[in-house]
Amino acid sequence: MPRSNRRTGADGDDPVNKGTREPWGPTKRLSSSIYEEVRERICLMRYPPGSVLREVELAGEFGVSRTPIRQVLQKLESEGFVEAKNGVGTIVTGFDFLAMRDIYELRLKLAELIGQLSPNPCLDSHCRQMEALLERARRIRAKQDTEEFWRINHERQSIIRALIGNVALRELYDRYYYLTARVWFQVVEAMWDDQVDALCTELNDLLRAMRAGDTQAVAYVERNHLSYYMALIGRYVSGADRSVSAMAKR
Amino acid sequence: MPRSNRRTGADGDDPVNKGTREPWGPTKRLSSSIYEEVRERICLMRYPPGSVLREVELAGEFGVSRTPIRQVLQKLESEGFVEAKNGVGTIVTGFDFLAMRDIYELRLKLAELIGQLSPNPCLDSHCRQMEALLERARRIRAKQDTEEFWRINHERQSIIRALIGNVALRELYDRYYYLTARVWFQVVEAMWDDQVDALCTELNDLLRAMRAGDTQAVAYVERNHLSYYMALIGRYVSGADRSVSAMAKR
DNA sequence: ATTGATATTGCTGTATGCAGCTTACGGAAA
DNA sequence: TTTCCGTAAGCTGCATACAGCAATATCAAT
Repeated sequence: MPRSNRRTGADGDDPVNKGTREPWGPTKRLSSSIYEEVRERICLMRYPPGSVLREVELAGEFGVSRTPIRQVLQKLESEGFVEAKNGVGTIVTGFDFLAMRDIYELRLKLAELIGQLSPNPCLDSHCRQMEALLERARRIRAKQDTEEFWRINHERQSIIRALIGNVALRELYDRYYYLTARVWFQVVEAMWDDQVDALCTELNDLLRAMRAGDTQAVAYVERNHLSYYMALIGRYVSGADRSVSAMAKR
Repeated sequence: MPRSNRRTGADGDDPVNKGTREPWGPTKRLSSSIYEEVRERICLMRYPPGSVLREVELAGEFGVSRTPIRQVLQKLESEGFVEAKNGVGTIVTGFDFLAMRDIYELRLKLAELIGQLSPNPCLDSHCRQMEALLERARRIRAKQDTEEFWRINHERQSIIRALIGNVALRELYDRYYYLTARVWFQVVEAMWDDQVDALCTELNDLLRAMRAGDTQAVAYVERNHLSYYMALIGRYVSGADRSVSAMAKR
């Protein structure tokens, strides 16, 4: 009975392979896909801060045992997304506002460094991608498609990442992007129109800088928009509680 | 028989609790101590690049099962110290010189940020610690006590860490310290006297800056010495192979 | 003697059982 | 009605058994 244990769970609605259906190679590290999926759920606030992630539950959903799930959760814990408590569960961290400000301040400086530490040149392909992105961004103003907003931002981040020559800096920039995504995401839902405008402006500025082939300019555009978001979040949060930790739903 | 399984292995020479013997609280996350121990062994080149870390071996040595060991190794892998290959083993990464240069360049910039992102004030206690450190550093010139050198540097790093107000920056600064420690450590063994002199100079400069209560000055001292080390490593490595990956022992 | 396929060994990746910890619920006493 | 305590349930942390993969050794064929 316990043989052929590979994916004995719910195969039909496996959320990892929905749509893409990658070949996965041989056994391409089972947990990495699950990791990205769970991280995205946290960033998109489908798992709001304070909610409990149960290992058996996730294991059943993804059709694997607890072991790869634990791997995922431990990685998420080391990156600061969740916190595992013995006997209780693995709890999605609520973002402390002060910690977020620290991260944003650091991100500002890191953004400046993009143009300083061996930046990669802006290629035409990048420009074309950015153009397509801008087009898509202009189209979502009417209908509040938060998922599409998220995807566009993902790709923007992906393009920027390609311009970062310093490997360490690239990794950092990505990591903090995901770490702060939640806070910013919450703001987006609160003020949709403004955020779409801001996104279009950002993409437009980026496009201009990239067409000029000036990676340093790209870096400063990023810096300035991060600064804008930081101020926005500061104003947004100061009205409500400083900490959104209590936003659990259980 | 399998009951009372808590630490049934080699209790006598448990390398984690040698010396310190912390109370450990209730069951304070078994793997964290093992993590630090293994990381230190990698940094001190007791596990040279290319050497294979076997899970059962480590499990036996620390008196636990493979599960916590795997936890440790996965964390080390995510930080770039090792690389797990299915069917082969977990291999200590050899430091790619280019990657190291990227990290050092980034560290230079991060060091500057120490003084800019809400630095903590230099307290008298810090100065006194630093004085003691300088005293110890002056005493090791005669006998080549590499371990003591390492401990002194650890504590220097610990003091600097306390001056970093930005939580995210503090974490980063620590992480990259350990990540680059190996390269630098190798240089130390090659040119002992010079390195002791450099360390004394660094501690002295730090002490002066701290006595002045100027955290920004501390930051710049750190930056400059990192720059010095970077140039040194560049010169040292350029003579030999650019990559020390092949330095395995199997 | 050399080369090719094959068996064997040892490792990591995964699944699962057990123990301890935490919390919640329910009943008894004040 | 309220408070307190004991018990039960559920979760994570750890141990262990199993399956798959990679490398090496072995043996046969040329």
